[in-house]
Amino acid sequence: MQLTLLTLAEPNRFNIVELLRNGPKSVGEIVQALGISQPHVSRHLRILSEAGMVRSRSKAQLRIYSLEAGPFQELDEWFDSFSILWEERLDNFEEYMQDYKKKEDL
Amino acid sequence: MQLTLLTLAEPNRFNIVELLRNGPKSVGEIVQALGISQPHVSRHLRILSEAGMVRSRSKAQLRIYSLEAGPFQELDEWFDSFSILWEERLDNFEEYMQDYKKKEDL
DNA sequence: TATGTATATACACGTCAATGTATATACAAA
DNA sequence: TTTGTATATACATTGACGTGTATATACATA
Repeated sequence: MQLTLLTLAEPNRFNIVELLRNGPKSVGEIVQALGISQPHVSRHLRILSEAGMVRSRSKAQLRIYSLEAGPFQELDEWFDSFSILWEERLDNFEEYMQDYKKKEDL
Repeated sequence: MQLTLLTLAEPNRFNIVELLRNGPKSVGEIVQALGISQPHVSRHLRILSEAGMVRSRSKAQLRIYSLEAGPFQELDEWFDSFSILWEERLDNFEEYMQDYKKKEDL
């Protein structure tokens, strides 16, 4: 989870992920879409791959990259666990203050 | 979104966020829970605050920090948009290859 | 086999951000 | 008003990471 966040925090990798959400792409297509150098795209793809977020398949000289579900699903569930924040507009501040006063009374 | 990811990618801040999910905490309580120095906790809290992920309220010398929903909701929705990956176990590789062949035929 | 195309790796460099440490501020209580 | 407690800020240092660039590898085709 930590690794997924770290990997996504880099803007170019974030853009690659958003691009691949629309379907698989070859390295060359990604280079064109992002406008950064091919070696950098390959390097970012390697990092994404090591984080388990993409996989690649070979077709002749082409490498077709696509997203892997696991890390995305994991983070989706993690963020779901915060949904109480907006569903109940709750931060428990009042509750905290009451606990605090109780401790003071002891 | 970019900023939220960058902010969460730092392990100590990630831990602070997980801690605050259980409810508001004072700086001192966070220091105790994480076992890192107080200046560092304050600095990480400042970064979280500038990212709009936490707010603080004063009670005497205490600063009580709690989570803010916005950034979490935003990222939750972003990750939801990838749910097609695991709900359909789909990466569209076959589709890509067929498109590729069509282009070759031209 | 020679040439072109697609992709990956290696390496040196610069930058930014986390850390350690000292100190400042704010408030309370004696 | 002095002392203690809680928190914030300042600053120097170090290490990790993204970048630029050169080069290697893999494959196809002529």
